[in-house]
Amino acid sequence: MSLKYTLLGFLNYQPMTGYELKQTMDISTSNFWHAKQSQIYTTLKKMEEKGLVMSDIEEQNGRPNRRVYKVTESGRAALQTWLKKPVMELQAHKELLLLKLFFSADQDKQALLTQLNWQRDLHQQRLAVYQGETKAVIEQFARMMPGGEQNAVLWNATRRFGVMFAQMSIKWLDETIKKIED
Amino acid sequence: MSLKYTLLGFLNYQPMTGYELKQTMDISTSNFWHAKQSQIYTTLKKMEEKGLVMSDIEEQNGRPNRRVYKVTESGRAALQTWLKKPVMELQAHKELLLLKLFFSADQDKQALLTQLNWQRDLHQQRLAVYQGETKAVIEQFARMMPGGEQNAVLWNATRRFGVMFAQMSIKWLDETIKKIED
DNA sequence: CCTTAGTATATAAAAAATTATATATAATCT
DNA sequence: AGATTATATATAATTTTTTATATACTAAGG
Repeated sequence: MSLKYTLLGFLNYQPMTGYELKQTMDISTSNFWHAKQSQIYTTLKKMEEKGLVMSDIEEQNGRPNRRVYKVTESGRAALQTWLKKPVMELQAHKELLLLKLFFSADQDKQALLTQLNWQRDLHQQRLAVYQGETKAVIEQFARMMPGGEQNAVLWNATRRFGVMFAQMSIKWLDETIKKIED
Repeated sequence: MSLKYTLLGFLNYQPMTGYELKQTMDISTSNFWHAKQSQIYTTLKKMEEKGLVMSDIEEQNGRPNRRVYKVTESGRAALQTWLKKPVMELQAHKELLLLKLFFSADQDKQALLTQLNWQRDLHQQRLAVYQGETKAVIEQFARMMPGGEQNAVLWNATRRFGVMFAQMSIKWLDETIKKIED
């Protein structure tokens, strides 16, 4: 259950609403940790019950009120404990494309190739997004979540992983397309 | 919900028990699709209710009886429909290591490096497994799930993805370790 | 001016996945 | 000889995640 800690991690920088947490995840961790709006809301509620976070309601005119969450001392401690616990196993992954491929021996070759080319485009687009982001979004995010040099190194590393994964995927798709074509 | 189709895919080759399906997944799709024993059993049960599979009980002496599942015509049709539906989006991933790294600005540098090196070893070990497998396990699996040349190309592609992912991860870890060391 | 997208909130229901158990024999290790 | 691991089954409880809704204002586009 890592979403809990993700939320604690962000709230440790500054108090936020569920909505803001969703936006923040979408522009930062979504490549390696994502969640739906609804999951964030229900998780925050459970976290408040357990005393990891506290919320204050900010009255709004016209809009539904904002429920702003902040981390408690207990939450901060839980976050530290989690951060200190090393990851000792490889992460398991799910790759729908590979799963289908695995069972596609009798399928139409051309349909398969179209699909693989489509996936290649998607990875290419993602690469372009990484490049486009480099200035505007990153600096905006850095202002929202300050942390100095230390953070820059780690954040860049997670972005770099995204870039390398996309590049690797494109290379694999090119190889695979060629092999299927023969 | 792809586990359903994974099980149909395997049962399309030959009837099997939940236990055998788990073993088969572990030596074939586990790098891109995995499931726990319990999930396989409960999914099979639901699939039988929906008429996608049927089961016969084989009496055992001493052991609990074997419930052998086979795919029905309806199940075969569902599998084909699923296989024909192309994957149009990129797969979302979860990477616990990256998530922790992202929030680890204030953490002990040395502990972080130890963890990254540990992960490097795990990927290296997985690479070795891929190499070690090349003869014995693969041929055994090919006998269990026959399918000729067509299958060889696609199965090798999924294995190749595993190899390339491990290599990429090692490269990324080496880079990241170096950057953190400075 | 009307429609669509965006902001800002959520809740309910269903499905998927994990963790914890349970039983009982056979085989292997110490 | 005793303990552990593997084989061969599962079920129950819990947690996590997704899908489907719902409300209501604001801003922008056609």
